[in-house]
Amino acid sequence: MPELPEVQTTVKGLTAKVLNRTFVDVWSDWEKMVKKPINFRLFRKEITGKKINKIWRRAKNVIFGLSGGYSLLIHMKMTGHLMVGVWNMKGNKWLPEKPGPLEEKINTYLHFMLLLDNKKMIALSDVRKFAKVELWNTEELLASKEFLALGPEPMEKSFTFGEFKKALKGKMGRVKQVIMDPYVIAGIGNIYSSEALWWAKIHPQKSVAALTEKELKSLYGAIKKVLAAGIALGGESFADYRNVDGKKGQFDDERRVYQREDEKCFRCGANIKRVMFGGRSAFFCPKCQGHT
DNA sequence: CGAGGTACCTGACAGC
DNA sequence: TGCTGTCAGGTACCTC
Repeated sequence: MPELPEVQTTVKGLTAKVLNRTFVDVWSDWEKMVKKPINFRLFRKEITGKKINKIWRRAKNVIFGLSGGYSLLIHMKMTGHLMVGVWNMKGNKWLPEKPGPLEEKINTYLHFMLLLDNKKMIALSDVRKFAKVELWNTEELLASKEFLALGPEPMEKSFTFGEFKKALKGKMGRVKQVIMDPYVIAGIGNIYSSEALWWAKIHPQKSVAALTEKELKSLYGAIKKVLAAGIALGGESFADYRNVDGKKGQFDDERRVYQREDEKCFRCGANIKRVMFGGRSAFFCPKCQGHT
């Protein structure tokens, strides 16, 4: 799934392309991805005619601020990606705005489309159909329990070292799991957590409570560093993620550990290892990332 | 309460 | 070939 840099790249692309447009219709062949309001028919009725005033991100959610005090929230989960294209109503296909070769089989997995008033569309492609779409009253969204409970945004200026320590304070668990929890810090997933821990030279299974002040400082810097690199490079596309033009992000070559099992550590030459815990894989260098 | 497992889906790939 | 098992960028919900 897209993590913070991929979602940020998506928001940037959407802002450039669809700000101030109005929704004229919506299509889906997997209507249950719309969780709010209670059914797709009602969603269709309510979204039609709403204008896009703002597009922003909170944690890994893409949020469209709409006219009439509404907000459209889309979470792309593991394999979703949003793209802007032109209408092709014969078969509900995504077509890029500018014709050209795209290696994708995007349309096989196109399950949701928002049609705009300029003959363009926002298309959601999602192999695993985990993505969710919700239309909220904006005030209710901002006041909702799950929204308020989200952790701080690591790329905000307000996310100081002090705020970072505050977020981790009292947490038990292993450091990788803790920093991936969206209710501790927003936006960090399986790739960027492994990458940040490599830069900080911290073992992913080390207890977060056992981190020294020096390690905390390193980790704080490393999180900002890898997320900034991800944003600068338009995200990573090791698997399904694509930007709004259907193209790949460029972070893949920056990976130091993620999906590099048995390859050499770029720092010390040891073989990168993979361990499973918390239901996820962690990649790390057993030699230079200390101990658990 | 926190930790851990499972559910939601489909596809790619390894091994037999 | 075709089966089975594992894994894949996330998170919500359940049980212990």
